[in-house]
Parts: sequence; structure tokens; C-alpha cells
Amino acid sequence: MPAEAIKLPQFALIKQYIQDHIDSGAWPAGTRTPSENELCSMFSVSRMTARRALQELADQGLLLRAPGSGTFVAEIEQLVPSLEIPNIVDQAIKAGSYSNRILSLSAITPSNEIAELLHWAIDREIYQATVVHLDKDQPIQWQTIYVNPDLVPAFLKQNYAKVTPDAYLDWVAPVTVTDHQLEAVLPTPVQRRELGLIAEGSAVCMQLNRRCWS
Amino acid sequence: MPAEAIKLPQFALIKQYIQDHIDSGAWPAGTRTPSENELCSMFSVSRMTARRALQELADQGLLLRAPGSGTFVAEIEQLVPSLEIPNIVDQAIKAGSYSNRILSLSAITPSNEIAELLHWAIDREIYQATVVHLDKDQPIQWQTIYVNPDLVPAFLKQNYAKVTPDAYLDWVAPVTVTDHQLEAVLPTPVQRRELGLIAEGSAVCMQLNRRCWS
DNA sequence: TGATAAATATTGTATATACAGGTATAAATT
DNA sequence: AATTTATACCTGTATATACAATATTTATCA
Repeated sequence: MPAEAIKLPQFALIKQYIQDHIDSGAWPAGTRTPSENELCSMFSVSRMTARRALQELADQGLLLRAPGSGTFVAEIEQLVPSLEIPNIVDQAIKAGSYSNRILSLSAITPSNEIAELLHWAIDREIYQATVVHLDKDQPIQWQTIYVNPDLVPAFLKQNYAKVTPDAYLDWVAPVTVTDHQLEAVLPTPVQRRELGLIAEGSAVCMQLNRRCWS
Repeated sequence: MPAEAIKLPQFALIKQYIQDHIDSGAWPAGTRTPSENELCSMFSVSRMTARRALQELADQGLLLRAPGSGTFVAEIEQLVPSLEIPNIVDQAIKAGSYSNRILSLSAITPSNEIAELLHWAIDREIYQATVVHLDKDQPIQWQTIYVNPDLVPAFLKQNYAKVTPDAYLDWVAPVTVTDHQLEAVLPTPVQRRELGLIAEGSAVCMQLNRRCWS
């Protein structure tokens, strides 16, 4: 038998109706939406129900309401990233001189530190990838990724020759929230070798710890 | 005559009542709030009005609602900063070895770039401070601050010998939102001198651009 | 005593109604 | 024609009521 559609309350249907018109571009920013009373007639609901749909979308920032005037589609609030870092990897990709070396790609049991940061049980396996990014065959960035296997079960099976793990993750699980932590660190011997760092004392690296939610 | 209190709608009064009990610690996380019907009696309002107060606080994340069970005070959602940077200035202050040098403190007409970033009219003056932070009399950070004079009119008149401009700003206008942009830059000659940078080629500095809203 | 069933409390959804206050449009007046 | 006035419309607040779904508590029965 066919999958039964989940029965949504009426205010949710009206919200969907409005959101569809906004998402499709039919109602660009500034467009006046149907008024509460018009929605009443259209959907055969009471004003309070129609109102709830408009109000919740307004709380959400999609609509702007003006007493006496009407309800209007808000300007697209472009999601300003709270941290903007010049991405040397993206620059290399754009320049066509990008390549990478996958140092490891496996399921591991996380360290206590990692498990805590990710709110992950210490006895559950987690996927991990270590990548060195290269520009014109020169190493420019070391990256270690930890991935929730529930969210991205196929993470280990991908071929990362042409698509970076980042790009793949962004594809299967777009990031909605991130936080960042910036540190100055001394590279480990392995990292020094992989990054081609020769001098001893001067090699302080910037380490960016980033947690992403989807 | 005394300042007339702004007449708040009833649902707002109920919200305030609840929020006060949470803020004061009278209702710690997990406490069950009065039910909708109890609030009806307490404030002599209809259920829909009491409900609105609870619902809006729940949307806001302060309360959790469970059908059949009740409404409960949510865990304190500790405001995780989206960017965490080890603050060498704070560390120096804690260590007691902090000092600073105010290089300039004045009202200026902003550059086009600054005016645009701050959504400020190019012909309106803006307050500006340039500070070099020192740890054990060694320069560790160069900072330039631009301040909205409408928000902090007394900014120029402060004595920053013991209180940093940052601390003063945080005092008079606590920051609610920030964004950050990280750059690698070459210091200007003035900056090189003030920061005590001797070598020529190796002096790349990390520059953090931060916009704060209050 | 332990399991089951009924009653009660609580939130979720929805309706119909009422009035206040702001805005824009149409009409009337000067 | 320009200004003022009246009207209709729209959102904001508020009430009283009804029924559904879910938890908890109480009462009942084996």
C-alpha cells in the first residue's frame, strides 16, 4: 500500500502554501501576501488559523507584517557567515592547481576529547579522514575530519580523487550551524613532514577547529 | 511629571512574570511552570492569552512543553561563541602584566570602506581609537576600534589607563551579535614600529576584523 | 499486591467573535 | 485642485468555547 501522507494541521498547510510561493520565486521580496481574511476564504479556516500561519512565518523572518498595510515577503536574509576565512584550498581549486593526498580513511573509536566534543559515545565507532591539500603539488593544509556515520554512512566508500571530502559532505549533509576555535599549534613530526616544513623553530601553524551540524 | 509606564499587553505581562522567575533563579531548569489554566486564574485572562505567553517563551527556547505533562524551564542554553580565539590580551590582564598605549582617540570621518561595513553615512563623524596592547611592556596586539557615537557618546572622554576600551564598551553596550573575518596581512610601517617588528620579510600578521552589534 | 481501566490534567488545534489602532483609498468639502 | 473627512481594510489583542491527543493520577478489579 502507498505511503500514507502525514496529516498536517491546517495552519501548517497554509504555511507550506506561502513558503512554496516564496521558494519558487512566484512571490519575490516585497510582494504582498494574501491578507488574513483572504486566506480564511481560500482555505476555509478561521482568521486565527490563517493568522497563525502568517505569524509563524513572520517570526521566522520570511514575512514582514505592517498593521493597516498588510503582510509582505521579506528581503532574502543572506546567511552571513559569522567567521570568514580566506580559503586557500578553494582558491587552489579555482586556479586549477589543486590536488590532495588522503593519508587515512577509516572507522575509529574516538579519543575522549573528540568523543566529548561531538557528544559521541566513546565505545561507538566514528568515521575519520586525514587529508593533505596541495596547491601546485605544494602542501598547504592538513585536515582531519570526523564524521557521524549515522548521517553519512557512505563516507568511507567515496573516491576522493576529484571531489574533496568537504565537498562530498556538503553535498550529502549541508551544514546549517558551525562553531570555530582558532589555535596556534606546533605541528607534530608527521605533520611537519607531510607539510614540507624544514626549519625547526619558526614553524608555528594556525589550527582551526570547526564543528559542523547538519 | 513621572515617566508614564508603557502599557504592555497582558500576554507580555505574563511572559515577564515567567521570565522574572527564571532569571531570578526561583525556577531553575526543570521546574514545572504554572499550566495554561493556572495562569488563566492567576492573571484573569483567557486560556489563549496565557497560552501565547508560554508558547512564545517556548519558541524562544526558554521553556519546553510536553502535551499531557506540562511546561518546564529549559536547560540554560549557554551561548556558545561561534568563534573562540585565545585572547592573549585577557591572558596578560589575568597575569597582571598588562599595559597599553593609546595611539589615538578622536572623532573622524570614516573611510568609504569603514562606512560601508558599519552602514554609516560617509559624512557623519564616527569615534575611533587605536591601541597597542602590551604584555610585560612587549607589544602583543594592535587594535583599531570604530564606535557608533549615538550608542556610546562618552567614548572619547574615558580614561583608558586602567580600563581597556573593550572593557568600557562591554560595560556600556554589551555585545549581542558579532561577525568575524580573518586575514593574513603585512603590517604598515607604523604598525611594524609600534609592534617592535624588526625583521623585514617574515613579519606576516594575523588580522581579525570583528563587527559587534549591541 | 499487581495489573487493568477509568478519570483527570495538560497541551495542541480550531472556530467565531469583538474591539482597538494604524494605513490606504475613496469621497466630500473648501 | 488641494485639503480634509469618512470609509474600508489590515493587523494586534483578547475572550469563550470545543474537541483531540497525550501523560499522569486515581480507582477498580482479579
